[in-house]
Amino acid sequence: MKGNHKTTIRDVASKAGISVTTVSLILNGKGERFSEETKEKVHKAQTELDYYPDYYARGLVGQRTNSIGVVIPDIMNPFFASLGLSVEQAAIPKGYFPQIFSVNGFKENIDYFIEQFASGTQKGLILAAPGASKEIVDKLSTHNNVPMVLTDQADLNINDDRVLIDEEESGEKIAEYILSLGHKHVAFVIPEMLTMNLVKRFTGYEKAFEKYSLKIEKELIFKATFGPEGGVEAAHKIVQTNATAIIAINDDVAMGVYKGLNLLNKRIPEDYSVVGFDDISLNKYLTPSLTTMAQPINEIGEQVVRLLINRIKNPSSAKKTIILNTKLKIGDSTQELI
Amino acid sequence: MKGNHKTTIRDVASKAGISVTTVSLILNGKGERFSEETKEKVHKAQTELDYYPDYYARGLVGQRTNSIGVVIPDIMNPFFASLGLSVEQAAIPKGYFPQIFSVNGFKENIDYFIEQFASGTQKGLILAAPGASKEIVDKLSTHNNVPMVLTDQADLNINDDRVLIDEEESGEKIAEYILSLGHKHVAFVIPEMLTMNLVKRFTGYEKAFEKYSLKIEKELIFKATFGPEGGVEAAHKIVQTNATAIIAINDDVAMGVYKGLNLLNKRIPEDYSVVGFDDISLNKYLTPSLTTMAQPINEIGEQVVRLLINRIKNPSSAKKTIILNTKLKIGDSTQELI
DNA sequence: TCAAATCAGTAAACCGTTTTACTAAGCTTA
DNA sequence: TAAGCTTAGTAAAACGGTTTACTGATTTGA
Repeated sequence: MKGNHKTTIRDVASKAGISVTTVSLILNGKGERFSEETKEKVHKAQTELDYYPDYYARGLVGQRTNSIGVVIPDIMNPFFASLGLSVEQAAIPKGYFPQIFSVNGFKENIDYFIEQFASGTQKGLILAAPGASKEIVDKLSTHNNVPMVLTDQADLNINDDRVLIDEEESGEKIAEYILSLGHKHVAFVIPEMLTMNLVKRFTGYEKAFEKYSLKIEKELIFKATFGPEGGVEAAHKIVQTNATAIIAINDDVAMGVYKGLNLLNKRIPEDYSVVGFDDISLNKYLTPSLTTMAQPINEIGEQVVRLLINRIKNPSSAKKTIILNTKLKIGDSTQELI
Repeated sequence: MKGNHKTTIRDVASKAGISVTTVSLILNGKGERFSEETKEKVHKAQTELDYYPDYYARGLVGQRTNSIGVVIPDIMNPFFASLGLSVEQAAIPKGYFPQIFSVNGFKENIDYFIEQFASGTQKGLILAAPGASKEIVDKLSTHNNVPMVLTDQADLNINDDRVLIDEEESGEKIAEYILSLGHKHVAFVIPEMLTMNLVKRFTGYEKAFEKYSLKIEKELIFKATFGPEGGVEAAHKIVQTNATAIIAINDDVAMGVYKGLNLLNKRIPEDYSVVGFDDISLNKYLTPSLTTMAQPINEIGEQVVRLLINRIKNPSSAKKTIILNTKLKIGDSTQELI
């Protein structure tokens, strides 16, 4: 590139002594019909000039970028970071490049995403941000027709492609496990605001209690901020109750519970049995290892991508909901009540 | 949007009974000169048609998108996730939107990034991926003139804007702290391949040992994969040596060391003093709290963004290197050798 | 009072690709 | 040998904005 002039396809064409059309065709692998000699000339000119087609020009005319957006609520939450990674692993081999948008509580972010998506940047959208989703979904589905797949939410009204886990059953199973160990006074650490999927999960917890002819004790429900700091806080309150087990809404929170109990010189599982949800990879590095309900995160990534690509290629096909199985993973953080 | 026709600026213009130029100017906030009435008409037409300017068209002509790329090596590493967040927090208020690209060991990713950046998608680039950087930097700086800021690397040959910490001094200080506690046999957990910044850090370690007239013992250097799994592995080997302290290359690895020692029923700090590097936020939730060298992550984010914006606005200004201070953070994972 | 300046608005060029529809030359084939 | 088909390549029209340079009407100023 000489001076300030950006290298364009025209430069390549003139350097190769050939028309712009031909260059474009060859560079896009649609030039079977051209002679080997011509192709050679084009490729040579391209490398010599180090030419890269302009992203915007190409997007403008071709209407086909290969980037898909992944909206997650918080990049610091290992579950979502890991979901982002699993989407990446599923999408790249199929020729799509995920772009991760972390909302992180930024109002500006949501506006920006909407603008991006509405203005056609992404070929498709994966929404894993339960909070922000409604706004985005409303805005986008009414006007633009961006292909979308939802995950980690359970609002049944939404008629869209979705990859979910059975929240209720999962909640039930893990609570049941705790109860099967003989615990009767179980503390819960849940966020201030329950998103739809969490409401279901909670219903599951309740069902388990019913099975054991028990009731969840209102005064053992602790609302705390999502994330480990909430767990620490909650632990301080829990030790003042008669609880013997703690169900944290996710592993991230459970990690905070660990810390809180440690600070207060309580032992896990001797003093308190603790369970989480998600099975984030960090789990492996906790001591004692955490009993949790494992989400099939890689499979979620795969299915989400599969659904999205299908929707992109086949816009009018029927919407699908895929429910994946969770799995109880028993660690050393739980023990029978003595 | 009726039928399949995408709503364009021309639709808005004709609906408002006004020229395209006027609409564009007004929508871009450059329409002071127009009457309130006209502005009103434009905005009304815009909302009624739910018009969003096409991202590509705009990018093509304006050459000014407001998105900046942030390349990190691994989204699952809390330090980099957190760096991404801090960049976001610094950039958004200034009207820039960071897009995080996690390399995650994907060769395809690097190619894709280069293509993206070379084709002008991003207005600027923040490179925090020591490994991938060289390739990207080489490719981009020779040909395209993408404004770039580097961080988390210390290759002095690169003539670019950089935000660094003094790796050598930081390494020296933390090693010195360990030695000041009386430890003489210190194990190191470092990655297989040392990037430039880590080489410097290691030099710092050595300097501290020299001060104490000691030498780093070769057989106490353990090479392991980056990330917690490496820490676990290393711990298993370390317990078979006479080491009494462990210096992990970062907190992520230190977390693995914790787990490994726990598995082997070793106590921290009674049996082993352990230190890390970075001060990731997860640290707060480890027990015992980790002694580490804190990187000023928020400040790094701020400075990186400041430098980048300056470079974008002022392309020919002199390149700057900013060195930020780290801080020794003493936790409960270290104690005097008895 | 008339030239100059301001005002409100617009036509048209341009950004760098892709793609459609065309052409001219050479080759079949009957 | 002429009509038709390939072959190898191209000209020009999009795509949907932004921006420059212009215009005609009104106001100002001396």
